[in-house]
Amino acid sequence: MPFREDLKPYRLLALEEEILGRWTEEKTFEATLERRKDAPRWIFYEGPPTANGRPGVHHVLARTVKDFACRLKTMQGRYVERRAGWDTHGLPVEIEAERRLGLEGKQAIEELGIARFNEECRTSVFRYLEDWNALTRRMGYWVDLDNAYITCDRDYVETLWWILAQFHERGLLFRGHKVLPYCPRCSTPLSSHEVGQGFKDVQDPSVTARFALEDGDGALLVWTTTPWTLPANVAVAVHPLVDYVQVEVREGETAGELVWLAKDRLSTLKVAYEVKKTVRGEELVGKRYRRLIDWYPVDESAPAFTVLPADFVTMEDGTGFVHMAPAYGQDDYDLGRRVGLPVLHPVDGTGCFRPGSPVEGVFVKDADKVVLRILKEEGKVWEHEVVEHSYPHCWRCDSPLLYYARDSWYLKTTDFKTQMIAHNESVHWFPESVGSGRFGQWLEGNVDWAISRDRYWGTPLPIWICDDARCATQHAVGSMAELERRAGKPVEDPHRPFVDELTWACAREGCSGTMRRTPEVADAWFDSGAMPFAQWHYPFENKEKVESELPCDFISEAVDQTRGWFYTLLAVSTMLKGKPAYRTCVSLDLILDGSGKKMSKSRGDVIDPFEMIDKYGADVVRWHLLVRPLGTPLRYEEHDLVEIRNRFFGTLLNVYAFFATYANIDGYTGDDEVPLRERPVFDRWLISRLHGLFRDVAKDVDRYDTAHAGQRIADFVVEDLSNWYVRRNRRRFFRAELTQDKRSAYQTLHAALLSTAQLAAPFIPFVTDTLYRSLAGGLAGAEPSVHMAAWPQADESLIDASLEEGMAALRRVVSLGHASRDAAGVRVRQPLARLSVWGLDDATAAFVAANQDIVLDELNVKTLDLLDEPSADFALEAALDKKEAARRLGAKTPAVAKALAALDSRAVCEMLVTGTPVVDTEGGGRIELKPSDVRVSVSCAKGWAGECAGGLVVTLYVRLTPELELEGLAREVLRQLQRTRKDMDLKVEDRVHVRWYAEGAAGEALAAWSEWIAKELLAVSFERVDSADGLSPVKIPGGHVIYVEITVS
RNA sequence: GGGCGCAUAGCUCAGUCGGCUAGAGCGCCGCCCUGAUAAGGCGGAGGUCCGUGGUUCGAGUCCACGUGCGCCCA
Repeated sequence: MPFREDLKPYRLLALEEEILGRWTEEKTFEATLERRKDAPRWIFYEGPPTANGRPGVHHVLARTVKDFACRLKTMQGRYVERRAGWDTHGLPVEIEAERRLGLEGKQAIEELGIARFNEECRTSVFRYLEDWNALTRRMGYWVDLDNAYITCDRDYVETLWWILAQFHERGLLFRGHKVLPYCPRCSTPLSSHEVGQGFKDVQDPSVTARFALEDGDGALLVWTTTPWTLPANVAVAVHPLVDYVQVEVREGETAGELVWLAKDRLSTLKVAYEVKKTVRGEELVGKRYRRLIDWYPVDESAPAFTVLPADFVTMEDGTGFVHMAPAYGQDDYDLGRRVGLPVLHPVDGTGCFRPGSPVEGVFVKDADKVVLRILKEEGKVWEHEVVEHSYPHCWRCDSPLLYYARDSWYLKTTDFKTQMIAHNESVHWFPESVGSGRFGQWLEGNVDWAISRDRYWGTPLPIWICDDARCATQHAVGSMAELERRAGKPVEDPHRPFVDELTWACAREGCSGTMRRTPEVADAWFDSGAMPFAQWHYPFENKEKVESELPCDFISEAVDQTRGWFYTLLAVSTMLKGKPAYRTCVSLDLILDGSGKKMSKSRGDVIDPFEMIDKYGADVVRWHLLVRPLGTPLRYEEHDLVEIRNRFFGTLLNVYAFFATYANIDGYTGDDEVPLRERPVFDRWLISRLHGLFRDVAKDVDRYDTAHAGQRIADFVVEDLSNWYVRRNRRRFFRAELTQDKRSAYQTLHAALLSTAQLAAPFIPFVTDTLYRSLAGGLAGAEPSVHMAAWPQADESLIDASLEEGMAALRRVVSLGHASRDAAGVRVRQPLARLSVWGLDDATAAFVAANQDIVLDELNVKTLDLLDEPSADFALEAALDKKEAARRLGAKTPAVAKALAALDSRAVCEMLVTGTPVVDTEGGGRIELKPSDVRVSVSCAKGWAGECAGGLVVTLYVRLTPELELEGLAREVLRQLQRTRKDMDLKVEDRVHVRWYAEGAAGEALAAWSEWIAKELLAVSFERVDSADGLSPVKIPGGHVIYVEITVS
């Protein structure tokens, strides 16, 4: 079966479409699973995206990484079940539905009806499902889309209910308060995302009030920019570790008054004073003060109205005493919860004060003035001014937002903090810093998870509460069946408003209340965090499967999921099962635009992944995303894709095309077997490099270091395989007969291409499968697809370090030879007589000597001299290579460097020859160095050109003889004739007849080298004629012209 | 305001345990090679390694402070 000859770089896109068709037709994905069905499992969790927007490149990144890992593990012999998932609930979905329905705010939603609204959510959440599916398929992400889990499905919701009921039973799900930004006009809390859009600079009153201490020892000065919150004050906070002072006023109306403030804030006092006492903040803790404003009743027993310690107190502004109103600030609220402060909340849902006070019915922002006026009248204001600061406003209606404590359900995650931290330490994070840094630090500051949302489209909290306030019995429903039994009705839809209508009589003795559902829905992060369980309808089904598969082996998402999915997965599994949820987490950084900014629709710099894939192909896009540090942000530049395509994909396919062309001419099939030890050294070298590659890439991918792994593969293909092996061995393929040497070459190149395809298959599944199918197609034991094959494993016995060292030295010689030619200005086509090399150690010298043909041919020289002794044709200078030496030399380094630089050439050579360089330093005595400590540069005698590096000196004798000049001209002629052949579009194997005519040196060269030229041209006849009549002129560089006629044989 | 991270050539980035000739690829310029190549080879121009201070014989690297940027959170 001949090898395909249509795998060309410019056909990449067509080839991808073709192999996609094959995968569908042959059900290749299913086949790879089937092949591994009895293998040990490798568990992968898919983080569910929301399909209510078009997918972007960042989604391609996450999907590429997941696909890479799953394909790799499959090839490495594991069974990797891959179930897709869709996230369906949550505020973003609701906002999109509001927009589509033209609604503004919750009131409008409720007027329309929750049923209609949720119906819109349910349909619009899959609005772009087709795009997602198309992208997934086109980019080659193998995942089971047909059987995807969907977070709003009845079974999924049932598991969520079961989990919540478990938590409720264990006392881990409870009602509390949460301080939220709230728009009083729209009567709704805003998400942090919405708040972020509406910051404005505004002027607000700031007031410093006197809080008189009950013990009569002066007053605390307390500063606030929200005077309206003062009626809700229940405590004052100090920083326990900073100094506070009591000062006596020395001037003005209040002379003699005692006030307290932080020592660091003394500079803000505008009156003359005398410091009376200095104490640490902690010494003030517990002191009681008189209520500033007592308009609303509250439990006044301690710790209310006392001084409390708090770390969040700063010395940036204010007085160092912070007024605590737990209803209106998160810090205040959290502190209050810890120490048991009452929550005083005298404001109603429209932002107006409740009855029973001088500010009754007044909107809070307007109450600032009233509160100030009354405090002034009562002599409680120390100072009053206006400050400008940035304050959040509602993005819809521009009202200033208020921070309100609202009823909220919590999961008691703080009880599991230690356990979550321990679990986190068991996770392999890539990059490591995310786990120990961002995530670890954040877990340390864990607060209870506020899990409820006052919204509509979400998993309804399955908590029913007795509506008789005296009873208020709570009951959590753990299954659909239970709900149906209690309510006596079928559960048609586990969403609002249907479940809201299901009620039953309170079962408590003597209570005549009705059990009604609490109106909130769950945070959508809970939905996805519970996916290990809910995706399999645990525990109603798949009980053992779910338990045995937890924790999974691998997850990967963008780093913005740290506090999202990465956290909720961990929290749910820790609370429910006492286990972590994942063993490995690959956290991906963002994709930025070319100027390093986050892509934004408004700037119009959003990259469309479909466009990129249509233009460059999915493999190129995947390689670009994968072969770079995953944990750093990517600046997306299109020209990077061009480079990848040209350099890596172009080279790989062209090496293949070269192989296929000649293999097909020779009828080589790939099942030949020349034993490795009988193959030429070049072949053994390539095989050694190949296995070294397997070994190194395996180490990289174990750490999910796709950057280094991919770089190694590309370097192998471009440098070792193409630029060295194929370039230097081309002629072996050109020979007419199929000798053992030629068979070795085919076999070696075939093996390298085939296993490179296998190695790279998880990265670039399309082109590698195409290559594999062509290369392996005729072999016994071949798989139908590369993705069913095994991932290559290194055979250490085939790695020959000394052979690789020898070849590396040889390549250094060649490189220095090229540099020497360049320095002398002699083109490579001009043969030269001699190349001298000095400075190789015995082993590499022997290798180079044995393989001198490679050097001679590559550099087009006649003889190679490997010198034992330095020649008089070059001179050396020495310098210290500090990198190695300095660690041993320490402070002597500069003196040694100076001494070394002063050595003459003879001394340098001697030093290198003896192998133990010794220098006399000023003041430092004789110092012994290693050969590798010394760096040498070279200058050459006349007639020679040379370069040196790494202790190696290469010199080239550049004087020409007439014979050499004639040969150079002959090569020039051949080159032009080969070009003519190519211009005629002849096939490489076509035989030709040549008639030629030339005068002068060109004629001489042609005549002298005619046999060789004829052979190279595949000329079956090569006839000199007497005139140029009927022949075409061909220009030869150097001013010559020859005349030829080439005809196909 | 807090946490994490980043800052090196025109661009994208390496730079390990501290070692003054600071690298690679792309782009640019010159030369060379080419019957697999959308390639390749040799060289050149291009650097206040963000700033300041410190540790050290020696700092792109370690420490401190500052500046700018990104992300997350408040």
